Formats: sequence, C-alpha cells, structure tokens
Amino acid sequence: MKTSLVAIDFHGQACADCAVRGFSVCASLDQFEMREFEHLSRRAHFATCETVFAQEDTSSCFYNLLDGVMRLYKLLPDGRRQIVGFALPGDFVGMTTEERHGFSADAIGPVTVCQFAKGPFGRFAEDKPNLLRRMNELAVQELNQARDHMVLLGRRSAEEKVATFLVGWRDRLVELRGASNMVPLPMSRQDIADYLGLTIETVSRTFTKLEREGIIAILPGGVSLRDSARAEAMAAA
Amino acid sequence: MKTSLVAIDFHGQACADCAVRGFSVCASLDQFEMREFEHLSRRAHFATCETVFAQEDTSSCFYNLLDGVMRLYKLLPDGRRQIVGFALPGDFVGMTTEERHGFSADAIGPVTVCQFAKGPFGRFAEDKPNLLRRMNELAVQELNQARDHMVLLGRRSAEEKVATFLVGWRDRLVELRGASNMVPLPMSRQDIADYLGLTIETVSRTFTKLEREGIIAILPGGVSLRDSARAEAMAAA
DNA sequence: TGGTTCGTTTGATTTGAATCAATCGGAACT
DNA sequence: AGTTCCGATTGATTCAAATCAAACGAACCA
Repeated sequence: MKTSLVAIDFHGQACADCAVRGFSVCASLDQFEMREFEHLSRRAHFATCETVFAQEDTSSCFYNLLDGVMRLYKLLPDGRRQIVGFALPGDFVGMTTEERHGFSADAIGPVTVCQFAKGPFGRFAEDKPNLLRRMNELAVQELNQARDHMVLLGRRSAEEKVATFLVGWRDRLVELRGASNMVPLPMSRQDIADYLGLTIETVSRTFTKLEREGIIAILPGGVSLRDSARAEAMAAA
Repeated sequence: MKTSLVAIDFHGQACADCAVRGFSVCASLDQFEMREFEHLSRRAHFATCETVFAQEDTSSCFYNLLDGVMRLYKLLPDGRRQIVGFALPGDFVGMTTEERHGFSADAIGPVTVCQFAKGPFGRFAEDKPNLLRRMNELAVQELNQARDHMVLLGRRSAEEKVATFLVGWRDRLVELRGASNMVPLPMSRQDIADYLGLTIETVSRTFTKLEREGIIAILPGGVSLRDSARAEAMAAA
C-alpha cells in the first residue's frame, strides 16, 4: 500500500473521502472515472486574503472549493469593486473557455481547493457526457443566481438588499450545514457593500436598523435571524 | 422530392439554410446529427410585444432565436422590472434544468424562433459531447456577460451605464451585421431604463446630455455614435 | 497599562437619480 | 386639418444613499 499512499500524498487527495464528493461536479463521475480524475487534481491551500486567481490571469486552472469561503469580484480601472459572488464548499469556480478569467477570486479566511489544469481537465471531460451535463447544470444554476442578483442590484432598496443577502446566505449555509438561524458572516462589511452595490456606511446603518426593528441581532462574526419571516418578506417583496 | 418538401414544410424549417446555423448551438452538429435535430424543432413566430414564455411557466421548451429581438426580464411581485438581457439572432434562450423558466421573454418587434421540446432535446443532447460542450460554452459566455452587467448595475453612474449599453449593443450588432456606428434601438426607453437599473427620465436626460456633448446623435429608431472613442472611454472607465 | 490599528458604527451634509408634473411631437385616426 | 394617443423629453422638487467626518471598540503589541 505504500505506493498508493505516496501517490495520494503527492496529489494531496483522496476523492472517495472528499467532503464535496457527493454534490460537486465530481458527483457525476463513476468510481472508475473518479480514479482517473484523481490524478488530474491537486489540492492547494490559501491563507486569509490570499488571491487564488486574478481577473487578468490566463485561465489555466479550474478550482473546486473544498473548504472555506472565497469572494469573486471584478474591479473597474479606477478601483471600484463589484463582488459577483461568494463561493462555498462544492462550488466549481473559474470554469471558462475564455483566455482570461475575467474576475478575481480570493480567500476569505483559510481555503482549501481542488485544482485542475484546464488542458488535461478539458481532455478528460471532452467525451464524458455525464460530466458535461453536470457542468451545464452548474453553469445554468449560476446563471440563474446571477440574474437574481441583477434584479437585486438594479431594482431593490438598501434594506431589501441587505435582507435578501442575509436570507440567501443563510439558505446556502443551511443547505451545507443544516438548519440554523445563526448566520456567520466571514466576509467584511466592505465585502457585503461591494456585493450589494452599496457603501459600507449604508450596510452598517441598515444592519443597525434591522436590529432596532427586532429582525436580526448583530453578533461578533455574524448575525442571528430573530424574525426570519419578516426578513424573508423583505427579500421577496 | 415531394415527401421531403412536405416534411420540411411541416416542421417549418431547413437547418441547412438557417440564418444562425453557423454560430448558434447547432454549429456543433454534423450533417447527420442535424438531420435528426431538424425533426425535433419547430419554427414559431411571435408578433410585437407577444410573450414567448413567462417567468412562472413550466420550462417545456428551449428557443433558438432566428430573427428579431427579445427582451428577457424578471418581475418583482410589486411590478418592478429588471431586464436581464436582450436576445439577438443566434442566442439560445430558456435553457434550464429548473422546473420553471425564472424569467420572462417577449418579442420586441416580430420574432422568429426555432423551438425545441425540453424532453426530446434532452434525450438528443444526452450523449452528444460536441453539443454539450457547445451548450457549456454558450452558458459560460452568458455568465460572463451577466457578471459584467452586475458591475454596471452595482457600481456605475447613469452616464456610464448608458454609454456602456450603447457601445455594447453596437458591438453585438457589428458582430451580427457588420461594422457601423448607426445603432438601431428597437427597444423603448423604458426597456433601456429597466435594463440599466434607471428610470425612463434619467435615460432620456442622459441621452440628451450625450448628444449635447457631441458623443451621439439621437435619430428616430436609434442613435448614431458620433464619437465612439469617447463613448468607449466612458464604458471602460 | 496605555497606545496603535483597523474594522465598524454613528452623525452631518451633499448629491445623483427618483419622483412628480407638464409639455412635446410624431403616428394613426377620423 | 384637427384630434387623440403614447412614447419621449424637459423642468421642479424630493429623497435615498453617498460622501465627508468623527468616534467607537476589540485585538494586538510594546
């Protein structure tokens, strides 16, 4: 078993034990395909605030987030920033046919990813309809999220934006870790502002307002959704 | 040849002659696959302002736009509208794995589409890596556009929004019909406003301002980009 | 213990775009 | 030619969020 262990160590992984195996792209692979797939991937770690890839980088790799949270964002030449999404474990990030990524990704807190070189991954996926269909499904899901976010950015008030964000973020965490109205917020107020198309001051004021109204309680490192029905109503309306 | 002609008439199409054959999803199909594909599709026509599908409709069909322009939009319960995109010939619209479309599409002016029932299309595509890869490519492209639009909605001023829209729309038309600084705008001011996250008044004022500054000339049914360099600078900055 | 830092909150003021309110102007009718 | 529409434009005013400006408070360190 020594060789096998060495191989596993070298690639730094064992798909069978992987935390996201059941619901990420790789869920579409059978055990034989997965064997081959294992050899294409490499685990990598990133420290808090480290950049995984930048907007202008040649897109040489895809990333499957295994642990931690990433912010995905675009910068305008003058420094204005729009966060286009937060990635959570299981999210497949950086999939593109373009030459360059077009957006940057960095770690919010320590992050573990499963990394694939674009070329070998492409060749592997080429003739695997299962995998291609799964990738499609994920792309379409992201596209739907993106469209929802456009509505938020273009047509909602600050209060609605913040409520929608909190409810949506909670729902994603619930899916991942099980039901709870405790909502950890690993990202900064500035991140939230840049995600919602607001300023940090407006986000802060809106948090305070929601707390005064008894909808949330602001806690160190997050919030608690005290009246999730009211928050959900704000998010829907 | 009579039978063949009848078949073609019944399905209302002949892929080989299709205007979008070269660059739409179907570009990935060889001539044999295309034969089979032909039998899955039906042409359909929609009059000005007719709805092709609505947000809450069960997504039973995909649509390949052959001619005309469509607006794709989401409505909030209170009637606020966000246009998430305009579709032009060659665009593949309504692709989703979800039960419902999630957005509405209607015709701006007369529209011709090539329509596929979800089930048969899915079965056809299932084991066709070429087609699946092409669908992926298109989904990823749309996702990139969606992210760009998020930046616009979240972080740009009214003037930048309008300039970006005009330059982007011109570029899409150039790709389709060849270079020209005449920019036909088949959509209403309200449509443009709902696309850019503005009001109709702000769009109108911004058009007037850009005209005063000599960047555009407002013409019936569109604008002319008089100083496209300056417009592009506004769009980039 | 006191000082520095940095993210966050709070307060005062400004402002860009929204809202409210006419008016304009071309197309389609009598 | 006159009337009705309806989308687009223009003007006056308001307002939500941005900007400018402190102050707070927890973490870290000297």
